[in-house]
Amino acid sequence: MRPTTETIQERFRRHRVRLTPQRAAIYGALAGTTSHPTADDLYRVVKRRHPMISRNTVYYTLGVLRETGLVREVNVGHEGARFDANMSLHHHLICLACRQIQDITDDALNRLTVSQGDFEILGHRVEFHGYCAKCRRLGLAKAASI
Amino acid sequence: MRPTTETIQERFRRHRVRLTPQRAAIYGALAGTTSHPTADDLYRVVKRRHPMISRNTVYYTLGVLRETGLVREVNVGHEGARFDANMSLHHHLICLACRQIQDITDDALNRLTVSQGDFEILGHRVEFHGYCAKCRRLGLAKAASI
DNA sequence: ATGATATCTAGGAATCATTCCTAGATAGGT
DNA sequence: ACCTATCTAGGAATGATTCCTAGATATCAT
Repeated sequence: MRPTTETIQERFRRHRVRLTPQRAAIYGALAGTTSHPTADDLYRVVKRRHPMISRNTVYYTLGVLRETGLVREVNVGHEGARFDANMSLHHHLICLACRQIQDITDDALNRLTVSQGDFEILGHRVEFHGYCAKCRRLGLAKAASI
Repeated sequence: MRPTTETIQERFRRHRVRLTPQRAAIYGALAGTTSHPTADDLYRVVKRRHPMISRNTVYYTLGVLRETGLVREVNVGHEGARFDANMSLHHHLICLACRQIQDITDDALNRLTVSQGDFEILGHRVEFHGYCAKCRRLGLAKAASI
């Protein structure tokens, strides 16, 4: 088992991704939240410590991290891409009102399959949608769909 | 059971959507394919019989049809929206190489649930990804992810 | 440590899908 | 046939993302 104390340095080296202060900040910000931020959310967070960073660097870095398997993208309809540094197999629960995304860990969902002849299936995603507790309390349970 | 011979006129009337020649053409083109076209795909098809139609009309119409439950959007990553006039409960199989989307009808998938405390779940979507027979034959099974 | 170089960063311009705005046209109820 | 709310076409605007480029820098070989 991999030690849970793996540093960002070690993780980047393992994935053969060049480490820069900007990249550490971007990845660190993403890995430190479960809120599935957009590229622009991350840009605004990282900008606090790296005032000169450009959006381009954030987009480029997220692209590199995605290609090397350090992060993945999550969709909410066709809204801007949202990112997730949690690479373990899991699924999502999306609030139709506030667009919050919650993680779902559920073995039954992870094991889903279908038989589809000559289509080679490599993976799947399940997303549930509805209204979170907060939005229900606030009476927002009537907004758009996905 | 609803007769299978329902006309576009009847269907639009039932959903209280004003029927115009452009709308009939857009909806007809979408209902007549299982290829999950983009708005621009539909624009190009409809333009053959309605040379003056604007993209705006296609986008606006698809928005109206979506809001009234006559069509729905399907996502492939964050690529442009794709549309589906098949409103029956079903899921999708997406080719990572050619981006083809196949429908899956499977009761077990339709019945999926998770218990998530105070989140009110209203629906879910399952998408499988992999490589279709054609792309496997062509050796394209190595392209991007979703 | 040093240097070489492939890769990264910042910034601005460009792109692309989609939405906004508006004036003239039209579907559908009366 | 008429009225009017709604639709259409076209062009401008937007917003997320990508492209381009010159200067900076991480990493590797020495």
